[in-house]
Amino acid sequence: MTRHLITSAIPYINGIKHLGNLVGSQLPADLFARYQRARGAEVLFLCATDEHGTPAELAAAKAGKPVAEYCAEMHAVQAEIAKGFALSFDHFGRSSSPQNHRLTQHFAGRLADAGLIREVSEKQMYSNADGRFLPDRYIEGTCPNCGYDRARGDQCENCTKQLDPTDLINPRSAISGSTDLEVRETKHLYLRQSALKDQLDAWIDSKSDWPVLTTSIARKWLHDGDGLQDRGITRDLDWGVPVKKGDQDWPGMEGKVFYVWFDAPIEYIACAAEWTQATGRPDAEWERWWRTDKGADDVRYTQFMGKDNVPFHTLSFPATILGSGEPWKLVDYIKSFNYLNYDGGQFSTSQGRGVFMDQALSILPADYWRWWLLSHAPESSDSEFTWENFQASVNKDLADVLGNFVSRITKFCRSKFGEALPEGGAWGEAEEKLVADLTARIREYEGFMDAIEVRKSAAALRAIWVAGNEYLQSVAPWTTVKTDPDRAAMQVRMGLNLVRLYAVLSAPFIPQAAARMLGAMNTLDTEWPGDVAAALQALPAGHAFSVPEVMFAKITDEEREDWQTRFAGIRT
RNA sequence: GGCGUGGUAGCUCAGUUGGUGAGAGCGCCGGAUUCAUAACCCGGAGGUCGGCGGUUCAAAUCCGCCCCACGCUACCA
Repeated sequence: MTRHLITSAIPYINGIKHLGNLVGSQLPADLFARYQRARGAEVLFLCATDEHGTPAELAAAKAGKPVAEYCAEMHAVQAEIAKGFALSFDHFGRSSSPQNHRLTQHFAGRLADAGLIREVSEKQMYSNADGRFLPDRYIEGTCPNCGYDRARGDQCENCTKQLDPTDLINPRSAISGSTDLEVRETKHLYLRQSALKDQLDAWIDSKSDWPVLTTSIARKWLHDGDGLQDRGITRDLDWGVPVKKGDQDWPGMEGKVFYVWFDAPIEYIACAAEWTQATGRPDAEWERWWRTDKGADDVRYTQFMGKDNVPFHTLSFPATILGSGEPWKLVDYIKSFNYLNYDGGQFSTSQGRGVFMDQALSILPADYWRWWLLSHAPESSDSEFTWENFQASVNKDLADVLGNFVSRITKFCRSKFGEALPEGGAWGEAEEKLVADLTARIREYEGFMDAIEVRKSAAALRAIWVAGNEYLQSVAPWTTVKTDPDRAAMQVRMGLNLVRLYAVLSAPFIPQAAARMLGAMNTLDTEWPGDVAAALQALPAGHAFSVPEVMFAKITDEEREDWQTRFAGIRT
């Protein structure tokens, strides 16, 4: 049996994520995880919150809370929202977990032993008023190039010139506004990625089946300019994993923590350890997913992320793994996504622009969002969310094509035969043709799902729904019933079995609706249709069912206009 | 500036290594139907495949140049 390790890029802790974040990582990862489980594979699907770094500290300060407390609360909030979207994580961990502390320190120790860490002494801006070092972007001042007075220390947003914080005229802290800044000398650890460049390059070259978006970004970083650069993996912060060499102190690194991008991917591993602890399993259970010397050899590991995360997953994290010299599982496939835009602009967490996950759930069931987002996933290029498109797609696909199919067949059966599958009749040409047609379409759907072609999978699934409507239309049981009730009974049985089949096939996309369909069909049989003819006879004559409430209420023009207005501005 | 990704019907997008008259869904128009959430089903109109030039018997598909959009450019994550 295939074993699938699946991770979604871990969302940052400082607030609720928007739909663009969701569609780029957690949602497609969930689609794949649910599909693989449905196919009978053993799946471990992990996600977590990414909790370290300056933005978390600042968000906590703004909320007037200790950072640990803030993160714990936000983790609970994000976990609840994930549940609302029916994201089926086996564990939703935290990068601040003790497991991640230990593993991060362990990896750093191994890398140091391998000679892949070097110490660099550098100058950084220190704010006396804030009592902290400031990352470049948290220093503001006047651009020496264009005179823009809110240029950031890394780049001027007005003229796009790249800057060094010391270039700024009248620099000030973006946090407090204080101008009491000074340049201080500080020591940091750098991961010698450059030493692993050839190894990484060859590894990327071997991944000819990866999305171009993934490999092109990786190659750019490998080959651009002077090639892959070493990367600082420590920071002068309080909140994070204390710098240690394994369980030993690291002289000269007192009071420093690892850089969030060093410890965040390691959380993928630590999260598995959190999972075993949380579920009372022995350590060997997570090691058989992550250690190739302990059973992970036959694991297929797939990562999901937005394109901004690709460099860290294709280069930095693999450098950590390879550099450790230990038999950790490397990723087998990286599925990356472009951005989802919102009504002509970008979704923006910092600017509060767009629809956020909690807001989305407050106006419509998760399945509406899941279906639209997945069927419009930004795979080949950035895509755009508009309320008109959302309304039209959801109404047509979910309400008209799928929901109405369930409605018409269940109601017709109830009115002519009662609430149980009617007896009589035998399959004829139309049914054989339907089976052949569906078999081809289901095999196509499986192919797309296996390849993680999200939009194509959605289109294939939709075509399967349409086939049911075509069948009903062509055999017309409402006509047959007048002259040949046995034949009509057989046609209705077919229609009701289609409802169960659709529930099974659609569950990865719309799990809540699928559960309702199975409930209405009064069955727990979710077996994947290897043999379509058999699957369409799973519910026998005499099997009781019920007519479900409207599966998908349509989005009205009034609602759409209301939401359009309500979400046009900036979230406060 | 450099790099990357896109620019195919009104909209959202498919189009492996160049090869039968350029496709799908939505929208629109028409027809059929009445079981159903004014739903479903059938048919139709609609495109000089961003522009120019080149290679070729043959290019949306390869090459060059240009235009446009978006992204990245390495200590925000």
